[in-house]
Amino acid sequence: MNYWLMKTEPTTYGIDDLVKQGTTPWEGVRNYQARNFMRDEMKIGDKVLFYHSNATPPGIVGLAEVCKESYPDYFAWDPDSKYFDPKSPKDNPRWMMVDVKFVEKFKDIISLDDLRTYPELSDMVVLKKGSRLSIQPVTKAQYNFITSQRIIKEE
DNA sequence: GCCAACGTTGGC
DNA sequence: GCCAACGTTGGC
Repeated sequence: MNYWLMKTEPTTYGIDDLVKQGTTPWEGVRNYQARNFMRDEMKIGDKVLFYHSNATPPGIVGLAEVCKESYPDYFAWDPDSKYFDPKSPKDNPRWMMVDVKFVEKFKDIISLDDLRTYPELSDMVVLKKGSRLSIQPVTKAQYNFITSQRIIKEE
């Protein structure tokens, strides 16, 4: 079992979109390191911290889970998609993705500023300066600590 | 294979 | 909107 943090811009695809859809392909990752995590390491049932970047404030807004293991990012084949990439042809796909499913939405965001206040999280990749990786490994301890801090949304 | 130029990410 | 950090591209 592995633990991850996955970034998304809420104006593009936020936690509320995942609430509505239930599951989604994680398309559009165009970074080799992030792709390798999806292709080589993400397994069904892996736990995901759902992170809003370019948001006010940025932070972790909920939980998700890997529900389909890696397969070609077919958005790369669609000339009308903003993720179209002619260097990723069908017979030799360069980009892979997984599907994730909604698990829960926090009542309150755990903001980036909040995360910084916990010594338990000082080694988190997302807190490192200049950390742009959109899919990051998280330790079990970090994951457990964060989930112990959260308040689950009451509907 | 080096590295300058360029493009993107993402907090602020 | 700025800009630091970082990844990618392409000329050589």
